[in-house]
Amino acid sequence: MAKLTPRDQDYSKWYNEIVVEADLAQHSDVKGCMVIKPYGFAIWERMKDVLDGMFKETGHVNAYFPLFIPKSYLSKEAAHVEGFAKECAVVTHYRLKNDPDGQGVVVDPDAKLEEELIVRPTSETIIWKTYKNWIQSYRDLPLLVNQWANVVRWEMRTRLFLRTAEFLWQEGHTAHATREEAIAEAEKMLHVYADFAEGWMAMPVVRGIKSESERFAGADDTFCIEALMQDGKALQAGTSHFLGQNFAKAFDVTYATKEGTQEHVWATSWGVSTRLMGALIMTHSDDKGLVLPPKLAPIEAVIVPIQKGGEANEVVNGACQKLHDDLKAVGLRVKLDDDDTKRSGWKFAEYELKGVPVRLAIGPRDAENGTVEVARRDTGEKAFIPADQIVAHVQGLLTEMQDALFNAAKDRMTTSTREVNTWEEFTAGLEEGGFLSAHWDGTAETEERIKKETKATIRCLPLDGDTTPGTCIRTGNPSARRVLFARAY
RNA sequence: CGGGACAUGGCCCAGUUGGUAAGGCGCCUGGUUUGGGACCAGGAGAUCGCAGGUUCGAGUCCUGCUGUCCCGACCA
Repeated sequence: MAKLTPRDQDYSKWYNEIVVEADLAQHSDVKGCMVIKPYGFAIWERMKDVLDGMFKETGHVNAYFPLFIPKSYLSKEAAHVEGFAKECAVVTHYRLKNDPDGQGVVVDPDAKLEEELIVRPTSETIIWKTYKNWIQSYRDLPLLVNQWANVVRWEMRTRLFLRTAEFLWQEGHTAHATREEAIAEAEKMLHVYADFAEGWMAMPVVRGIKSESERFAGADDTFCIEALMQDGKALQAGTSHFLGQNFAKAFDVTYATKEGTQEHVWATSWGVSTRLMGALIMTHSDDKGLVLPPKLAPIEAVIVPIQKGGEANEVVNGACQKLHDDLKAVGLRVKLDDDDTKRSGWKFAEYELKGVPVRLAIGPRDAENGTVEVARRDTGEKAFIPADQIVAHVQGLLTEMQDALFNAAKDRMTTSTREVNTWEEFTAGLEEGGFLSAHWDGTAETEERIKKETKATIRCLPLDGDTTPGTCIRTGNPSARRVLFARAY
């Protein structure tokens, strides 16, 4: 197993290598698409399970809508069309036939669809078309539905997890009687995402609102959580959209009020995707491999027996098995790796690469002394702990590591977030990376100009940001408040 | 979609003026080993990305295509 390229040498290369070497995912034979391998999928499943629970706690239910969307649906909402018309996979035929001139199959030209089907890039249109029939009365509201699905966006340049042509995500689609209620919903889900990112992924985020040009196509407002990766680049980790009445009007979804009038409903949609896997990797991992926050690690602790041959083997195996059973009994996700075809040194390196938070080793010496060697992944520290204290020790260690990872990432984000007041400070700050809090005159022209000149984009207008007026760093025009700039993934 | 590089067993890669593919990792068998990615011996595994062309002969030269990576454009 080759060593990973160090982060300070080539961060991008390090990322690509870690995804493959830690057995998270690989490129598939289909351009831009990935195979998520069992270990990577186990992490995604944990994220999914936790998020699904959070959605249900906030009153949402799951449903499933079709993969295919009739082409005409995508023409209904003007801004949505503009944003999504391109880069979609289109189904034009429904049958293959044997190639009359050779081997294999060809598309049967007689099987052309009357109306092409689009592989969903997002499901607003088909869901709102369906909601028209579900919503008649104020009694049907609010409608709080989520779906776990795959979507396809024909991206030109892809990277495993960060941007793939097909990806897994969840998309919540809600309908409300009032504007205020819909906005409250969009904000609520933003905070659910932020709580998940910080509490489970140990990844601090900035909560904010997108500028108009970065807004979702078809939304009146896009709320977002923005995270900062180790290389100083920002990553949009989740979005929650207030859709106004745009889709209700496009698909003619109205409800009867208590007073008997007909009103268009108000909408939100919100989503996070397998991109969170990329965020997780780039927030904590190091040159030895993945570092996982304990709460999301498929394996919280791994036990490695150290065999020296002879009769001691059985004693060691017995001690390891007991340790495994004790940890499992308190609900820990623990693995005993008693594969005797791999050496212990190989296993140590392997589990470090895979980011298992705690490694426990027992050899003949430990079996004799009644101790366990405990190594933590984040700091690499090792200690010998009496076997009768090990369960409590491991539980405490996992909690401590979860907090330590968050605090380290939080410190990094805090020190990498700086106020700049001049164009010189701004351009210099960009070279160092991180978030730059700066004044902007509020126009899309200036935003575009800054993006062209520096590749920096407005990540968001932070919800708790500085709202004292000032002057724009680029034009010197009046600015209502500071916004957060960064170069982003 | 533009500019560049690359494509050789599962993976990394050598291959000279064109002459029938070498090595490492991994895999299989046996043995010795085992407290930080073991060693020795033997073995299996390749229509050289695809399709044409030049040639007595193509991994090698030419054309087209496909894919991957890097730099742009794009990224809701």
